Amino acid sequence: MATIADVAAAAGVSTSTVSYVLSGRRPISPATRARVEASIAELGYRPHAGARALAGRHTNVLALAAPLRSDINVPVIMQFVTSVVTAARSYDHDVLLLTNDEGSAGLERVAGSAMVDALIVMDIESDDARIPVLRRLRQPAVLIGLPNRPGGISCVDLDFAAAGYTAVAHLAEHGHRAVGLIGPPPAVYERGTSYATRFLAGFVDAVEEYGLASASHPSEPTFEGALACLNRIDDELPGVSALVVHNEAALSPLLGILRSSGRRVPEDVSVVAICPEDVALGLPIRMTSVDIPGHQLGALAVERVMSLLRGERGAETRLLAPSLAERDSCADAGTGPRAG
Amino acid sequence: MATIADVAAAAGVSTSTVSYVLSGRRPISPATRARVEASIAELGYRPHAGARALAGRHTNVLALAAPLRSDINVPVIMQFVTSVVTAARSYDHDVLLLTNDEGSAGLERVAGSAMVDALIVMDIESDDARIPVLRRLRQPAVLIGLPNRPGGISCVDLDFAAAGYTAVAHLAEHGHRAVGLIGPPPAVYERGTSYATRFLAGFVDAVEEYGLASASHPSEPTFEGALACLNRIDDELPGVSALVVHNEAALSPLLGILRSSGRRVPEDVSVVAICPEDVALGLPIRMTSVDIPGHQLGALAVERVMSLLRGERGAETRLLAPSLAERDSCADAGTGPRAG
DNA sequence: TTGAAAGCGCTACCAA
DNA sequence: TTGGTAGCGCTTTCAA
Repeated sequence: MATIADVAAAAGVSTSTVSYVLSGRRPISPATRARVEASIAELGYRPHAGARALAGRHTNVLALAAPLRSDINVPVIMQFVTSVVTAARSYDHDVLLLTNDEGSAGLERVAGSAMVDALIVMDIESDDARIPVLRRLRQPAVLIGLPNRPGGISCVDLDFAAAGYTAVAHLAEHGHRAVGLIGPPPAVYERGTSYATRFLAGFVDAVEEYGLASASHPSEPTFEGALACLNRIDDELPGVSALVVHNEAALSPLLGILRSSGRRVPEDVSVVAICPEDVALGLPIRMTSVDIPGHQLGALAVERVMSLLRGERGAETRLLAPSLAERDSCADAGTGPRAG
Repeated sequence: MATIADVAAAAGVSTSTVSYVLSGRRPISPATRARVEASIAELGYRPHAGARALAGRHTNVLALAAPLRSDINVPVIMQFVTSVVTAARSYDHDVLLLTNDEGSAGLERVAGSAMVDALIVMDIESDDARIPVLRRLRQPAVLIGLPNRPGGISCVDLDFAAAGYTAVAHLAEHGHRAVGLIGPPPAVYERGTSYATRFLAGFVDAVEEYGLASASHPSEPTFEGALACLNRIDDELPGVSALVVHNEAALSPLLGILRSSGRRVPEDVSVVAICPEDVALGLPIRMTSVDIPGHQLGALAVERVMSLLRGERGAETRLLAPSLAERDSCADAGTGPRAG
């Protein structure tokens, strides 16, 4: 492999000149620049990343800690990962992928060994054990999620409380008085995953504010899980006319269950989904939904990281307002036969 | 951050001794080792990755080029990514995630700048443009997939041709004489994605060998796509009694469509799915399926990489034999009413 | 069994 | 506008 010295020799300049044409950190005469660039191209020179990291004290690599359980929320996670990688590339950075299974150890490892310049951490729990370790690191971190006590670490997320509220409000304004929530899997709640609790809180707020009846249960991300969850809601809330589904994987099963039990959507049951837009559009019914803007959030997290890397401070946490798209899965209460 | 010199000083030894206790590349007396390890722990020392890469000529990082389109095959891709990261960690390696959108450029970049020791590339096309560039790299590469001409590069994949054959054979042996194939999205075929073509080839082989009638069409990964695809198959193949579905995202919609049009599975239509096991088990019907062993393939790819890194050569391509799990979505032809 | 020291390929400071 | 060069923190010879 060609080194900077080779390039310098070929161009008849010093290595520092080559370094400066590459970094643009000092003015270079057009003539010199041209010769250097020609040599670079000719030799197919690429700076050695390790040498750069050693001398320059940064790697142009970001760590992304993602929940790589293949069972849960797969499309949303994929969106985050995709958008983080894409956004990072647009800032000339690469992404080192960590699984959350490694927990704090992984973060400490890649930060401590200077493999990365900054970290983005997903799937934040309300009282996440990684936050204290993140604060101790030399590198800045951004959370996709919102813990109870961010402790000065930047957060980026959908405002899930507002999302829960919005979904219920929409239903209430359509005359529904009894609303069921099909939530994320039990494991998500048990881990204390922040978005689940926040969504539920917003849901409950709105239910109280509008004086509705409600029932909510977690659901395993399977057909049987969705069925069990729906049954429990039906038991507890006999007149239920609307469902909020905060569980992508339960969506398709749920629609199947409703149809085969003869409950039409939206005539007999209105359904609001909380999911990425493409999921909402890929179902048998175009779902009225509150979008989980995975792409936007990933990009936002990267932007925040970049500004921290530039040494800028600024608003610590940014919660995106939810937006509800009205489509075909909601109708006014009393539209169906059961309305009498 | 503590450096190796700090550790050496604290332990009263030379830096080379510290380096050797870390690498285990030469014998160290128990006493010295103990002192060094104590200093390491005390100082919280972590070797600087860049310095290591520069001096040691390897990074302990693998590149993984994955198709990060969020629209397609999401669960399988997730399985690959998850298992590659997990397996890599078990060999003390990290994973740098590349999107296939960057194409050859991304591979050349991370390899050329010595960011990675080896590359794993997914979503291989039959005549993949990245193969020639991979061959030129200093670092070894492993493909998850099978191009027409691997050119000496190691490949690891499910034997999709055998999978197609197996699915049809199973159906034929249950007496079905007219079999439809719901394939991957058109874009997958258009890109010349190798697994789609290979699967189709195996499907066709078996159809011919068993003297069956067949129809096959790609399907968009949506409800409407599945519906359109099924309609075309019904048109072309009026007596169709069995379906092979090589499209995860079409699976759930398809079952809904069949049910709501009054065709029972498996009594009226048998269905064989090609998908990961958890997908097959999360549907309303426990699907008879040919497993796509994403976890196994990812782990296998990493193992192959590691053996290449050790300088071993060996079998270049490894195709896993498909295994069909009989569950509840297939029955003998002539079971249903239409058998008359 | 251990130490000394020469690089590895850059960046950025100090000079010119 | 450019060059010289001292590190950056490690690994690995070469010696002892």
